[in-house]
Amino acid sequence: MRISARTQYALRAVTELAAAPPGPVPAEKIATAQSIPRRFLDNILLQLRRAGLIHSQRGPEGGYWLARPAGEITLADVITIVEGHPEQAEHGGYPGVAQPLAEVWSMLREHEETLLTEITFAQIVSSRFSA
Amino acid sequence: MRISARTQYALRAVTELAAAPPGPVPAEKIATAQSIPRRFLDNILLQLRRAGLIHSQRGPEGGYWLARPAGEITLADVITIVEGHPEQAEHGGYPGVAQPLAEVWSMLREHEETLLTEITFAQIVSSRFSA
DNA sequence: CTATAGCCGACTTATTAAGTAGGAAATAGG
DNA sequence: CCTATTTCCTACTTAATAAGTCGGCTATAG
Repeated sequence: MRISARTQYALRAVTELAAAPPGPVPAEKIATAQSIPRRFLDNILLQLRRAGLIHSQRGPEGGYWLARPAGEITLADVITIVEGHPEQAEHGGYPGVAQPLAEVWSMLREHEETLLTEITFAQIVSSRFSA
Repeated sequence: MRISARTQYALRAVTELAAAPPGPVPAEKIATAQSIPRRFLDNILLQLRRAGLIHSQRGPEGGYWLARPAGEITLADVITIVEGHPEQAEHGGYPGVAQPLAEVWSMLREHEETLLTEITFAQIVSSRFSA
């Protein structure tokens, strides 16, 4: 279960947006609240905006906010944006007797995906997600 | 679900040993069967042997074999050897509202570990493992 | 005594992750 | 208009890890 710093930052940033009252939240505030390197965060927020997950407003009183209600954004949404899922990570086609191993990865991947697509940021901020 | 090449090679190598008839299997044979770079494989097998998972014999007619029956060696056994689990990957202590995220990683890690400690190489070679 | 095969540490290279730099372009308020 | 704020954007540098290589030594069966 490897999660890159970038991904964790992205999730934490979105959580901040989900927890904030309506209206734009400046990157600076998120960076401070979550101890994320400012410039790096810019970079990540930019990516999330381009993907249409969040909206933004420049200038004073500007900032970022969620494009959809927190209850309609899942952890998987964020993760797939920042990690990108272009190629189906070469886990298929093991030689000979090792072939069944591929099936195991498949099972793991599936469970992981299921869980991540079921948990929304509304649940995160209210600490309510099913076990 | 990131799995390093090293780890995959290790699992495939052990699978080969589990599937082979009793007696030493030379590294060369494993390398060929699984398309693993020979020198790299040496390296990995050495590590598995030092950990006591496999035994070895030098010289002609030498090779490697499992230290225990395939039914008593789990995928997790191999993985923990080649990846090492020294530090409990910093997933605790998220600031403020992001705290619940840690719980999610915990759930994922737990499920993953459970699955990997339940599947043995006997099951892999016979393609029988519970879903 | 020779061919086979494992043993071993150190070393090189490739890839990815993490974080930085330097500015340009909006926009709210005075 | 002018200024402070804040996002936007590309590219770059550096650090860490993974992947794989090298050279040579040691054991042992026949």
